[in-house]
Amino acid sequence: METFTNYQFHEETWEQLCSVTFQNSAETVPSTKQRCQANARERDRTQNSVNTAFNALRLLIPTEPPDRKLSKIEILRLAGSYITHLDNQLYTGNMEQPCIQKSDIEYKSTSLCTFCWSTLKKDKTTSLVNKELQGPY
DNA sequence: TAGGCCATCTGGTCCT
DNA sequence: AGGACCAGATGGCCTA
Repeated sequence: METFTNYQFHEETWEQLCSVTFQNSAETVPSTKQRCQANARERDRTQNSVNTAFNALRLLIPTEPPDRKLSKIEILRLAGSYITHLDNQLYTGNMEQPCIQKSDIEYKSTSLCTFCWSTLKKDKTTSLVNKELQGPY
């Protein structure tokens, strides 16, 4: 993987940079060493904490195909939409029917959420689609 | 080639 | 004081 290669390269570079600095300038040892350590911690935090969390969240979002690549911002946005989708289903109490937005019920208009829309398309159930739905929200 | 995305570095701030 | 967290800057890669 490209990023892994880059990571290895940066690690090596920093190790070399630090060792050279330590040998040549005693005054810069603490700050440079601390910076190196802070960089390593931040790298580790990003990779192990942040990215792991994104990966875990990604696994909870249904997509078609299931292994479709999502960017981080897409993961966040779709996660929010999916929560709304599940909330709507809980609100209506019917897990079999496509969910309807609470506001749709109040304002008596109809639109399908992204997840219901994709399910309908997949199932080729055209009856609801043909009822002049406004498309996914 | 421009724009989107990502990894990494960096300095600041907050917390223990 | 040192570590965790955060946001901005930067450069590389990929794709339309």
